[in-house]
Amino acid sequence: MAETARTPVSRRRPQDDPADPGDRRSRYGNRPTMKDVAARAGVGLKTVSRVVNGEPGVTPDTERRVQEAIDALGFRRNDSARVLRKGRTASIGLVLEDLADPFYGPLSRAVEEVARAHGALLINGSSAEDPEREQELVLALCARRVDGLVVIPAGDDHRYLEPEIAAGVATVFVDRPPGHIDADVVLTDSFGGARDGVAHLIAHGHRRIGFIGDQPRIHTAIERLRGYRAAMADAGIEVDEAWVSLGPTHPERVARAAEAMLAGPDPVTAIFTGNNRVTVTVVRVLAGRPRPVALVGFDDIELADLLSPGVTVVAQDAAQLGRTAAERLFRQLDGASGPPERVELPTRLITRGSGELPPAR
Amino acid sequence: MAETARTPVSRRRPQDDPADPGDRRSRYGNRPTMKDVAARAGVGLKTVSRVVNGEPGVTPDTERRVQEAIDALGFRRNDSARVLRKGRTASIGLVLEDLADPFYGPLSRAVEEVARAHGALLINGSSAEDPEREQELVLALCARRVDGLVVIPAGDDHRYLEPEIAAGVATVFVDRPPGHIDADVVLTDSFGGARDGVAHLIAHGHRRIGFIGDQPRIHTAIERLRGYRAAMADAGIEVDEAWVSLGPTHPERVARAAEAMLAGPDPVTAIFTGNNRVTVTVVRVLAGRPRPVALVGFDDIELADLLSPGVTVVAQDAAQLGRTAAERLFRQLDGASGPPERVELPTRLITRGSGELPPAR
DNA sequence: CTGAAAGCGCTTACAG
DNA sequence: CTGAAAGCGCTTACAG
Repeated sequence: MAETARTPVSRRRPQDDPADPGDRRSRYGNRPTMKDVAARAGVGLKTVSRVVNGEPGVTPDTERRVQEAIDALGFRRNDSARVLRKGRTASIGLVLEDLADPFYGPLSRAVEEVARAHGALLINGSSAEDPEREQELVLALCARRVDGLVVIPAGDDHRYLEPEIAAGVATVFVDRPPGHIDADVVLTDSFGGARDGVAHLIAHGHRRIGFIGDQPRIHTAIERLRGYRAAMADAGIEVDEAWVSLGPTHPERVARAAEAMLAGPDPVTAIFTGNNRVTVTVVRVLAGRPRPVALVGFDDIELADLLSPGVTVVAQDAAQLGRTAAERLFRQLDGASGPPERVELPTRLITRGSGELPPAR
Repeated sequence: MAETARTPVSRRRPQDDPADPGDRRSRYGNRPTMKDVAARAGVGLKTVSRVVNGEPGVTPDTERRVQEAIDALGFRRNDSARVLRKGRTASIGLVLEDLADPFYGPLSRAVEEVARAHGALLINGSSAEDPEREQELVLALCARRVDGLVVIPAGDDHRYLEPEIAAGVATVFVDRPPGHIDADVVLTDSFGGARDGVAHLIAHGHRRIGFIGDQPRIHTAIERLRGYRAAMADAGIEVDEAWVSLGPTHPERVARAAEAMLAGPDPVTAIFTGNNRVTVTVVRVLAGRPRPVALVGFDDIELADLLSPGVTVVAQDAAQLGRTAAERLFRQLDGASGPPERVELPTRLITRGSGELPPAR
């Protein structure tokens, strides 16, 4: 990569070193190696290694000489080589759906903080909700020999991970369970959260309640729909299937679904939305309507309290989800044994007004 | 890491292979290597390498035998070893302020997409606005020998990067320029954006306009303040220093600053906020006040259009920022030469109501 | 306290 | 078309 050194910064490799063997042409833009440091300091390779890694058993004088050579050459240990010998890469992979989705920001950050506390770096990637891309990304991370994986699955068959897990790659799934394999998983109680949210609407007098959720192949979408149906059943309300809509969460589809439920002679008087993206779109749809429609959304959204009415939500703690998963991962790496566990985090109903609107007449 | 293989998944390494030399005890949970594949297929190491990498010059029959051995052993190439030999790691580092900040989500995703198009993985980390942590993270990435770095700097002195850049690590700074070194940088036109936003408030009759921004050691905070002063000067308005407040962007500090400007006999009639976090807090403060106060914020925020009034903003394109930076990075890696460049992306004023309020009497 | 040799799992450069 | 040898930059295991 020497050809990219387009800066005026001068090369650190001194030309005037008589100890310079002169036969090094590494690919790393001529970076000095431990061998170079050893030659310049007049010591063995292992002594340099000791100094670089702060191992004991080096006289202060020798250490000083080595340190001087390190500084003079601008040496920085190649962790990529170190990793090959040591076996652990001190890095973990995080595969999620979309780095740009605000739901995953706090989750990523939480995973990062735990990784940092364990001295590991985070390699991050988006599956874009594409099972093939998920697999491609996960296997690329395995090829890099990450110590562990935190995966928010897009696909529903993770048997491709079996050899990797057997080979020792610690793995924790988050937000959705893996398919066809047994592994640690950290979830939000989607069923319970949705049931509570819908029950809240029923308690405020609603009976014709719509549900708009994500695609049916996504676990959380199904679970939240189950929660919706359970709450309706508990109240003895028969669900008209015209009130239920699952599908992609892009604004056009969601807006169409909402409009459909609100049209006709017998429109819904309330809507339960299955995630943050759906909620945002439905809020927009409802803002353009004269008659108030009650709304409870799964996931909290920024500024929800400042809208009129404020948006009542079933909040999940994305950061806690990430933290819990990452901590389980490092517990696996620290040698914890036992069967895979399933952790379910509770949700929290936050009432702000939209969920407490009475049914329109 | 064999101790973490707690799943019922069976080991892929067959025990019945007579070609098995039996003396391999790798640290990678006994992962098969090319050597193992070669032994099983009865071919040389180089032939395995050819098949794995899709190189030409292998008879279909040999290829088939090798492929069978690969499948039987569950071999996956160790890219970590490959990297050591090849020189390029096909990974880039992205150091930003906070993965959880919604501003950085689209930026990260855009960098990731460009990296993906170039076959590279993304290693991601938050500096938490701490210069030491930024340096620690950047140098850890250099030790891993990432091919390049995209850095949103927290610190103001990046001379520590000189040896790395000289050694060939491609580097692009984003959102804020580096300190004391010359390198590619992609910025938003903070000065122009702020000037336009403040001029918009002046055009709507305001003269007593507050400015609440980030800490003064942050480049964008200073630039936006400069834009504010320029707009005021252009209109012949003398700035009362009580209208200006720079500091940390946590809600308490920002709310206090806003309250102070709005108190007293001669309060400001409009506020210009320096970034998304400041805007969110000021919207909250203003929502609790009887008299309308005009507001223009730097950075767009979700649902801004649904508040009453809608929040007028000076929007920057975070995704475009990330894309531009990553593309420059890969152009460097592809051997582009020339002096470092500074790219400045324009902002866009989006009027939604809050910025068009007249001064309160 | 110090260092030479072997090896991590690949690719490179070369010879058959 | 195929493969043995050397080497990437470190650490490990061992001997002085």
